[in-house]
Amino acid sequence: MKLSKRGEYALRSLINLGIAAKVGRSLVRVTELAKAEDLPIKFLEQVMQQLREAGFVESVRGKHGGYRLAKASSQIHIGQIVRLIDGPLAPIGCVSQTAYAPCNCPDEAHCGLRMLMLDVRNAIAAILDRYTLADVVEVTTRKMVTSGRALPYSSPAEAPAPRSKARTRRPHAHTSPTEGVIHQLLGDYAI
Amino acid sequence: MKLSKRGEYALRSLINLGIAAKVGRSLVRVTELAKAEDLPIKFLEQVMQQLREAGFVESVRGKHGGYRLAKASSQIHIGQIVRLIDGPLAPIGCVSQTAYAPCNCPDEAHCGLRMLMLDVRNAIAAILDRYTLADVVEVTTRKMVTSGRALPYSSPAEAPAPRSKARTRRPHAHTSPTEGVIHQLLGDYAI
DNA sequence: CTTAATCCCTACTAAATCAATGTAGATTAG
DNA sequence: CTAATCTACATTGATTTAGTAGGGATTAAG
Repeated sequence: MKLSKRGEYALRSLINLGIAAKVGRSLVRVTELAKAEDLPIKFLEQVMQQLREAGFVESVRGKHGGYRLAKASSQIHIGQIVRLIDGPLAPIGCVSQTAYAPCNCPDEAHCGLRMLMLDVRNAIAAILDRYTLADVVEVTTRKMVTSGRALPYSSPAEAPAPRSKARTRRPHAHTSPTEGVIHQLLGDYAI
Repeated sequence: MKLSKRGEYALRSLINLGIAAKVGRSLVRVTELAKAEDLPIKFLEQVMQQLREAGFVESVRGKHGGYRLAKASSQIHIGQIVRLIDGPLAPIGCVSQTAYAPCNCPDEAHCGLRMLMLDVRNAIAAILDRYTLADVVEVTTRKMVTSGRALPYSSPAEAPAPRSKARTRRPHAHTSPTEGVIHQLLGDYAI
């Protein structure tokens, strides 16, 4: 049930771009993104292209160029990214909602394996399609703040200082069927 | 988040062996298993070897040989099989319970991605480690019975006729955090 | 004892995927 | 003009996947 390196790098970079956006930094270079997570630059360049072509990030070329999110991080669902990079969430094609393919079992209706894998698919999708980049960024930055470390991408020049940002997220109060770590952390208002 | 063909074949074959066991058939040949699901024989032989070496099935050699489950199907958890064939359930190594490997992120404690993937891992494991081969067999055979089709492996010679088998499964009453299709079907007592 | 059916074992391979790397071009700021 | 940056495309090496091939060992039955 692996996430590819490509997918991991994409998500890590998007999280970094999300932090940058939150902190008022308008552009981040690939080299910065690569250094921040220790990723191979040329490989990451490819990944960023893919994210740009899919409309998740936009770029500015030339000197002082870089990447930024193309939409609000709350509009980018993790499932979208994983599907883009790694394909369907479903363990087998015959339970995929976005890329169904019949399996070779004689009769899908009697296939217990299929039903089990449908449950798995739904469990995965329930998480990855529920949470957004904003959620992951929130958890990451909150953790950083509580442990007293400065957020990266504190804009050196052009930033209007991160205004303390009135709560924008829905509260995740009793809204969740899958109550995992992320849910707990987002619910924890005592920063 | 793919399950490999190898893994799929292993599970399909185990389900067939589970049905065979339930129906009183003591041995099933690889060729039968392959034909039942239309799988490549020689490839399936390899898979069966792997299942045997891991102790999930046992074999009888020679003419009239074949395979059977090495333990009760209720003692075989799906997660065990998937881990055996396809490796850890976790999408990334740093959230694996059975094969942890550090990721290259600077600090795991501040890694929102890691927490999200931990939730995914837990969601997958909650299903695959909860349900057993017996559950999947139960769902499969029940579906077959309700739609009036005969169960395969009706033993031609050596079987003592499937006694109607007093309910052996725990009822899955309010025991489940992940209530998916399988849970619903197992809870449905009106066969 | 011979034969046929079966599992057991090892090796091989073709194709796909993964994870990069390399080279050169286009664009922009200064 | 030059340096910094994204863009595009080609190539590569390693690994994994999904098989195929060929025989060897064991057993039942005649």
